[in-house]
Order: sequence, then C-alpha cells, then structure tokens
Amino acid sequence: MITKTIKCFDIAQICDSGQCFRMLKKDAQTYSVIAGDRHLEVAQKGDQCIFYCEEDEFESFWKGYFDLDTDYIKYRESIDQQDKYLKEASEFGSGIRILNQDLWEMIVSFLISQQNNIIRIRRCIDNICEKYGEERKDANGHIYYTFPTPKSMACLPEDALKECNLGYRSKYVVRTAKSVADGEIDLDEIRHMSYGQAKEELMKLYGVGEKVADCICLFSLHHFEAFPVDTHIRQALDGYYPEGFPMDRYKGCEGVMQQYIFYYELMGKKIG
DNA sequence: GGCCAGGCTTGTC
DNA sequence: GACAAGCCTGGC
Repeated sequence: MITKTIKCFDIAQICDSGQCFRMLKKDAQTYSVIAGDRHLEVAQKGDQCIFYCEEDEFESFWKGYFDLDTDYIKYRESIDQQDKYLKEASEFGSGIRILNQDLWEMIVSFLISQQNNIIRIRRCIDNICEKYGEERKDANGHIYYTFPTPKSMACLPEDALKECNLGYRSKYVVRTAKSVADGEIDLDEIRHMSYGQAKEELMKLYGVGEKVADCICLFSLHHFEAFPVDTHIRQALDGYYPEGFPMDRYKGCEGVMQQYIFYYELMGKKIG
C-alpha cells in the first residue's frame, strides 16, 4: 500500500475522461483499474491517494501508467489567459492526466469506440475480455479478466465478435488482430516511431482512420501532439474557435488541451 | 487522384 | 427518430 500526495490528479476525472475503459468506480472514493494482466485499487481524498500495491510494482508500473512524473501545472499555466473557454475547461478537468496504456488494448478499444458511446464501449470490452481473455483473481479473491491477445482473436470468423455486441466493428477487430498476429504490423516498431510515423502505420490497420489513430497515439504512445477530433470536439471547435484552434501555441501539448475540452464538453454541461 | 453520400450494430434519450 | 471518442466503399 502506497500513500502519495499528488497535485493535478483526480481518479474520478480520469475515469470519466473516456481514455480508459477498464476503470470502475467501487465506492465514493475507490476505483479499480485493470491494465494488461494487472489489477489495482486506488482510493483518493483530496490530494491524498492510496495505491493498494507493493512499492516496487508502483515504481515500476503504476507511476508510469498514471503519468505521475509529468508536470501538468506547467501545461495549464501555458494557457492563454484571454481564452476563457479553455481556462474554464482546464480548471474543470484539472485532475486529468494522460495515461500510458497498452498499445494493443488502445487499438482495440478505439476501434470499438467509433459511432459508439462510452458506456457501451465499456460493455463491449468487458464482453471480449470475459470471452477471450484469461481469468485472474485479485488480492481480495475477486475474479477479473485480462485483455485478449491478438493471437486469441486472430483465428475467429469476422462476425464472431458480434456476440460481444461489437456490431459492424467485429470485422475491424478480427482483421486487425490477424494483421498483428501475422506480423504484418509490428507493434514494437510502432512504439519507437515518431507521432507522424506511428499514425501513418496505425492507419494501415483495417478500421483505423485518422481519429482512432490519434486516440491510440495519445493514450498509449504518449504523443501529446495528437489532437483527436470527434463529434464533441468538432462542435466545441465550431462554437468557440471559428478561426480554428490555436495549435501552434500549444505545440507539444495539444492532446492535453483536447482532453480538457473533451471532458468539459461531456461532463461540464451535466453539472452546469 | 480527391470528394462525398450511404451504410453499418445497437442502446439510450 | 437522432445520435454516440468514425470508417469503408463505391460513384462521380
């Protein structure tokens, strides 16, 4: 069990920001997270965070996963003071961090995300994990499932994942699993590429377009230059930035700004 | 070659 | 009926 005081970190905001679909609220302060074959519980009260794991696992994995070595205050301070909308959005989502998630998990998750909502995306992912992942037990003896490997889905008929409610996206996931399992696309190479190269390579995968490639680059490769434009972001940009979003000003942290806007558009309006 | 309309699963509002 | 972290295909 590790206790830390962390600024700019809010597990609830990270959970609701729609970058991770395997994070679950257990009670008012506690969340459980599954990443690859690992499981973690996190509790938070203000700046105080408790990570229920051993110190070496925290240092070697979860610290990087939650991006705790990155200074988000610096990004927020770089925001144009005249830009009231972005200032408000960044204050509203001040506890958001860009997670370092697994590349393969993000490819599949954002293939499923298209023309879909976050609740249903979560359900689809739970379904494929239960059906094609491996069963594990957490420290409390509760069962959870690992994320299915490319190999475990590569041999399926293209329609097989419709059973998991993926709909027409089933063939995207199966064909992509095949491309990766066959070595046609090398994930390790993509991990070492620049943003531009990685995006281009990812877009060779069946079902991966510009928006999905940007999400993968941002949430698993830590390319902060990626700025995924979906319907919500499109609306915000049309409404608040008719001249276009000032990408040049935010060079190197465009993706962080995108997350502030996305979260504000999705959650800010509910609360008012 | 680029551009654009239409189609695609399914659940929720 | 419209829409949800869109993409592919075919026709021009």
